Amino acid sequence: MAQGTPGQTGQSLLFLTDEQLRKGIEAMFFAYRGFTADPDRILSDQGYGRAHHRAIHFIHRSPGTTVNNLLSVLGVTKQSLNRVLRTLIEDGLVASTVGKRDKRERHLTLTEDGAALERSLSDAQRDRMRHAYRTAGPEAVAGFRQVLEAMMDEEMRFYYDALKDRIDER
Amino acid sequence: MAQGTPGQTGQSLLFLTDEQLRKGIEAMFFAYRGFTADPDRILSDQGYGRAHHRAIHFIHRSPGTTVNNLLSVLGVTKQSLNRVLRTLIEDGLVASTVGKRDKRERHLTLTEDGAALERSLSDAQRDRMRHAYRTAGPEAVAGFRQVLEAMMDEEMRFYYDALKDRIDER
DNA sequence: CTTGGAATGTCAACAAGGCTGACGTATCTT
DNA sequence: AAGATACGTCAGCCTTGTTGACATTCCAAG
Repeated sequence: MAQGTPGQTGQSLLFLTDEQLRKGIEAMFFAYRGFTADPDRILSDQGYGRAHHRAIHFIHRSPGTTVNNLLSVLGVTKQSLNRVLRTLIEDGLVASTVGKRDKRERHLTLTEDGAALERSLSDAQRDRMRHAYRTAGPEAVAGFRQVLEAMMDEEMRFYYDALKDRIDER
Repeated sequence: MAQGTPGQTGQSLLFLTDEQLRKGIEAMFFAYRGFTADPDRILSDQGYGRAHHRAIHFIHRSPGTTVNNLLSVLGVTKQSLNRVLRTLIEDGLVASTVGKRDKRERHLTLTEDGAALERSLSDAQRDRMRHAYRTAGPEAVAGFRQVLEAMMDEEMRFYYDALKDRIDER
């Protein structure tokens, strides 16, 4: 496994075999499946899907966010998002309020019920993440985050870094 | 960042805040998007989708695998897989040969053309993975893999560990 | 003030790719 | 001969992505 010129310390593993890379690729594939499995199960019981989960997650993260903001973060078309949003609003999980400053905008927040669903979803997902973190150990966690961050598109790292895009003056 | 009772070395970071976990969750979300972006682009030009990519990947990994094997690895129904497989066979990217020992089975392999497409897809994906690995460094890579492996379902780790399920006696 | 363009959000229709259910056929296995 | 297994296919449904068309609102130039 250890090979290549032993000179450069940090560089010695720049020798990445296709096999190592393939293993990383498959790790992503299988892990992502596990990652989404629990929320998927919870949601399918209620007639929702992964798209609803994503919307709920990011509305929870940034209460009062606008549809356009959400669009950028999720990377889908507004029509696609709208369908999901409409059912969430109809079902009373999300509240949409017309912007005070700019009446074209809609500000999105979770209702009580929406927050409750969000909690059950993120509890499940956090449990799995916590389990993985504890199994792998703290140093592994740091590496995990570093690699994932390096794997994102630049554009997405922007949203990833921006913890909140809350808008306080409606 | 360093906190908790300093006694237990490996245990000191068992204190995982919801914020840390949420950050990990979003890292998975955004990174997976980047991870699939390049192949998606290549494929959409040719009228294929992510489902085709997955089939091609695992046929390449395990040449001669059977339909049933593929079904288990991919975790979809045979009707769903069949739709994808049919177009790949019609387009001459995948070859399906009747099993020698068991004539009910079909053994799947990539044709020349299929292998060429596979190469262009995995080149793109490996480039991104390589970039992430190099940016993050060798220690981060080990951690990355450890966390992902701990995040999989048991059942999936079985397929992940099984490098090949090649069947040599057709 | 008005008017035209830009931003925002909604409605309609279509496609990909999941799913279930039902069946047919060939081929083991007992 | 009978039942189980592997594979393919038809039909129909759902979620979630897409494009196109359109209504509303805002803002800035005339």
